[in-house]
Amino acid sequence: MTKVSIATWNVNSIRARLNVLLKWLKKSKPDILLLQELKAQEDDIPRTELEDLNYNFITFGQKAYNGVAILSKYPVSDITYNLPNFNQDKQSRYIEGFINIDRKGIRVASIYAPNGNPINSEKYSYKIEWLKKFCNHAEKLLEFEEYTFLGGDFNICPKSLDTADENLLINDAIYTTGVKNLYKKIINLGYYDSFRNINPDMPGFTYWDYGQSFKNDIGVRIDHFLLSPYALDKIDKIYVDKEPRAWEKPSDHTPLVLEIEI
DNA sequence: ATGGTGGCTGTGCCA
Repeated sequence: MTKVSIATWNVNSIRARLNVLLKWLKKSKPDILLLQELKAQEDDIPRTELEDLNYNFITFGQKAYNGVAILSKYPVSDITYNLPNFNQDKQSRYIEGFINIDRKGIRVASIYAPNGNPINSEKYSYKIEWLKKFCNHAEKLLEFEEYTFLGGDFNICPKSLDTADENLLINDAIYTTGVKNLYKKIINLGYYDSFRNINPDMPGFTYWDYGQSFKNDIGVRIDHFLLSPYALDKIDKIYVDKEPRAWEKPSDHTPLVLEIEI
């Protein structure tokens, strides 16, 4: 049996967050970290600083916006950039790889779903289209019967427990019926919302807007780890690490951390 | 709480 820690974190710019990211990595030492919102093209991504901590760093950058990556102490193979059924997507929002751990392995994906605001816009219809394609791909992945960890910023607040006040989310694209139904659809394929599965009553916020929101704990749970049934069986612990949200120059998101034994 | 913040960009867009 091998203990493995896997985290997901929307860093809101890998360059602006480099020091915070390095500090958290040195303290928490996750084996795998799924990153979102790099906000940098490939040439502008700081690599050596992270590789010097003995991580493999698989990146899918984009100028100014989006961008996702996988940091892994273990070798990564079978890497996919973009959803395979949406490989013409111009926005870098999905990267998937197989992490080789001893003679076993797990499949992970780092996901940055579109925000989709305002509703009744092209950005909202793109979000719906993107989530539908993600749903179709997630269904395909289940056929492999692997340990699958789909982690990232889904930009979906699934239920009222996942927000400080659902009235703040009226007309927000993270909380529309259509978006929440797509989340349910993914769950109904056979995935588990691992945080909610293990903590049925804890809000588990992962995002607080800049300003006074963190101080007042006006947050939302929009970063998730969706797990295949095999993967769910392997969980030791899952928790939100709120510490780096309180540091200087923080991201507006904070890491969601999984500890497994395979 | 539809911007009071923050990041990247290029004189605005996105979250």
